[in-house]
Amino acid sequence: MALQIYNTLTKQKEEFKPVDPEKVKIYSCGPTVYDYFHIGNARAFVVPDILKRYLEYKGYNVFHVMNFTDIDDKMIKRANKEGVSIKELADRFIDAYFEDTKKLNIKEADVYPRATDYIEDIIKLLKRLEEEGYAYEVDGDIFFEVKKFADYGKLSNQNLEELASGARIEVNEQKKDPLDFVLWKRSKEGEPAWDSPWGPGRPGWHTECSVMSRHYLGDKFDFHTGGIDLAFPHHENEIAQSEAVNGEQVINYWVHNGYVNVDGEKMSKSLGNFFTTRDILKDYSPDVVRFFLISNHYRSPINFSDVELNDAKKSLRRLRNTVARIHKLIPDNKVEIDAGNQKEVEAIERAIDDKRVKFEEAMDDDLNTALAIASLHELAKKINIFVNDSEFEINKATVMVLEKAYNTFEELGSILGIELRPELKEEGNKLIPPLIELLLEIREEAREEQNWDLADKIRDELKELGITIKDRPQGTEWEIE
RNA sequence: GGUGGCAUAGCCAAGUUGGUAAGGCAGAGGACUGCAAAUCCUUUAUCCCCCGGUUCGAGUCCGGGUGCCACCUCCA
Repeated sequence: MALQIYNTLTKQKEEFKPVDPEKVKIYSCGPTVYDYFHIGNARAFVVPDILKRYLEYKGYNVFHVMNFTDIDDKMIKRANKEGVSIKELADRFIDAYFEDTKKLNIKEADVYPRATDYIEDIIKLLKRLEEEGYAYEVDGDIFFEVKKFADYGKLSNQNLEELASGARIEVNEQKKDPLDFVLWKRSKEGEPAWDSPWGPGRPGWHTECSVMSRHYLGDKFDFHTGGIDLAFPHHENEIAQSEAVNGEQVINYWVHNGYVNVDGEKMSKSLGNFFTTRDILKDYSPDVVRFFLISNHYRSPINFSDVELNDAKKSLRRLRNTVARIHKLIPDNKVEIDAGNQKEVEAIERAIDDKRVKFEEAMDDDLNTALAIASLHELAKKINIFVNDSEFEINKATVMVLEKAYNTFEELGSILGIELRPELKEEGNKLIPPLIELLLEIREEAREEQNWDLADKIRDELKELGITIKDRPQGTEWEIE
């Protein structure tokens, strides 16, 4: 099966056909590095990560570019406020970006170009646009003349009259048309500036993506990703710039993710209802946050709330429990016992194959991670029932099928970027485990003497310290957190 | 005003080309337990916002409503 992906440009799901089968090229709009990114931004980083992982699973080589916007109004404002240079500000939040995305298990892109490293190329692009009549200069500012680009509006499905009638943009007397957008801004007092044929200034927002994507990915490439709010005007303008000089379509598939909402409304900095990923990670583990982000379809809005985070946490825990259970059942040494009931083993083996197929079909259908996760839950249930059976025993056949299940969970989980295998916990302090064991021994003696007060006191107080006691038929287990 | 999207059980949510409602959370019942916790199993929508239509058959297509969200300004 081939991947079907929804293309904002055509407003329908399309079969993915790479420009170059040897290398799939993806460009993602990255962060403006003036602050920590919020959970809504995080979604825009996780979505291309899932796309990339799934393409790699299907055998493609992927080349992924993500930009850092390190010059714009917000950067200038923030740098001035903090009394640092733009460069210092950018460096700081780029470092933070890598720290946080690493926790979220987001694979690194192949390159992370910064806008300020491409000023010369941007100027070249603008000169060309000017030469070919798409851009005009007014007093040191350069504007793109939207009317000159016939296809303007094709991504967001707007025509110029309708855009103009609903426009809330402030009327700039210098523009020929209110819809024209700025390509180059003349510098004002105290603002960073680069020399250009039109005098000192800085690039407009949309130019960098046209220039940097072309630099790394060429005239024609596969995917461009970003949040749906970027479709207009950012991506629309990017298309106008790129195609005006290129003459034909540059990007085949536009992939836009939905928002993260708060109380049903879009999370945004201006509304002030945002939560930085960094803060959320203080309360929830990164894999839970990631699992939350992929537990709905990527184009649907998702609501950010403690209830939903906790649902995600429990849902993930359920999968992990089963995988850990399988892990414990598989013996370290080779099993010599011959198989007993072959029939049930075969049924499980079939179920593993079926659920993998279901998982792939879900991912093929526009990266339906919600459905893919459901197939993992279904498999987990089958395995639980299988090993719960009183007839279940460890033998060659059952070990083989458990290993297959274990590897399947590991592999499919890694497509989602979720580690399902039990962690090989490295305890901070080597003294802690033996101390807990000691307490448990004392508790066990108390229980034998039916001294429930003491036994429960140990259990309850360990619980207060974050250590959970589980009395299993095989003995007592414990777990930190 | 234009454009895009959404409306499915208490909550979150998937529903491929129409064929008789995935999965998770919570709840209920059960297994396990000294009691718990944790875990596992079972169970939970005569019905998919409303009205009309096409069809042997519609959550799924068509027409008309209602409600919500988003974009058209920086925004992932």
